[in-house]
Amino acid sequence: MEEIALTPVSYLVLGEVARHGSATPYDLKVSVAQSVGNFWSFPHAQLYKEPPRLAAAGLLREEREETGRRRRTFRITDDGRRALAAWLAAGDSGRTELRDPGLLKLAFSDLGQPGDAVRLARGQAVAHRAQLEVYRQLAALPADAMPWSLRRTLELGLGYERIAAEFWERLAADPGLIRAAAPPPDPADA
Amino acid sequence: MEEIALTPVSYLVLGEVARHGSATPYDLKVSVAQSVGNFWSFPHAQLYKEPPRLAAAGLLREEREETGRRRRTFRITDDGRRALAAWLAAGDSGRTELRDPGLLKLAFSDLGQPGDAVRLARGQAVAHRAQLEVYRQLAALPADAMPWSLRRTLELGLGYERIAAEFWERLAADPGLIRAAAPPPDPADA
DNA sequence: ACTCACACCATACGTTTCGGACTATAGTCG
DNA sequence: CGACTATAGTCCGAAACGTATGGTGTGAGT
Repeated sequence: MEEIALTPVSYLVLGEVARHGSATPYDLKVSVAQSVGNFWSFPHAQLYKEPPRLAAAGLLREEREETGRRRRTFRITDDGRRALAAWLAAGDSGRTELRDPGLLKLAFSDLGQPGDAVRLARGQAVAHRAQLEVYRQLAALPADAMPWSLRRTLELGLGYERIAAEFWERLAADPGLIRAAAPPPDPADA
Repeated sequence: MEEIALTPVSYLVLGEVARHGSATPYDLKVSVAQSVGNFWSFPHAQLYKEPPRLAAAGLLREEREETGRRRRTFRITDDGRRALAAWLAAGDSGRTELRDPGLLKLAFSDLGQPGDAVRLARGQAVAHRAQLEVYRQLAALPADAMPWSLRRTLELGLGYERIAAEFWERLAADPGLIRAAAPPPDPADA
């Protein structure tokens, strides 16, 4: 029963296991991909590493098939439930992190050709429309397909994507929003 | 002149140096913190590691003070400008990554006490209002305080924060959006 | 003029994460 | 039955993380 530090992914796993009663890492991978994975990105390999780690700390219980694929199935323990409840009850929540390559590129678009920004905007508009559609499909599912809490997050996701799609479309359509390249205020230089 | 892989942070540094003509890592740290850092998070130590790396690849030129703090000042080279231009011209842009601890917690709120979600929502509302205000201050700066491209990104940031603030406020105010805790193996749901 | 305190600036470093390549097992279809 | 595809799981070197920590300039107070 080791002491371990619990990261957001730890709670994600605890929560997901608690919700489904039991889960294999692959189950997690699949279910996370279209729910909570949309606003907490991380490599799927984590879902194979984290549960055994939580099991070692006594927060999950592990059962392993003795045959074939030797799947590992995890269930939450009372300690795990307590840890999850404590996290949920804590008001804080840490700083949110965003990494949007499109926005990054846009930020420096003044250093490129005017056409660059337009092309970027068109691409981003398509991408965000697509994601918006994904969310729409999920939101169209019957009420009992997901817990209310997950549906709420979906609503914010929908809001984000709608704003983003409109933003990039406006940018792609209105040349006035994109100006000519401005050379850096630097005379002597390589 | 080594071959190196260029990451988003590489372009961020190239762009920032190109824009200002020259910069020390600290200059970058300060200017990034209130501009592009808002949608591309990373630890500031990177800004001390990346420029020398780019210099080794011939994309930046380094000058170091011989005295006192021995500050390193970087300027972009023609190769650097070419690399930056190529990146700006490329339509793609990589997958956007989001890590929002608040949204993560909300997603699992059905496993906690009803009060948890309300408390969370209140905290998030305050945090997003604050960030919204930061953006508003930046947006109120005179037109020549930042390039048009950066202003555009600010507008999307403003949009995101407004949506988020409204979302969390609605959640905090309307108990109907938050239901009682639902035990996992329960098929009946509202 | 001195010095003390604080803000500014810079980097080192142990730990964790990244992310993709790779392997293995199960199911399916001709 | 054999070949192909989808499912499921693992590995590992490279890169990023993020904080602790230690210099350096400056100016306020005496």
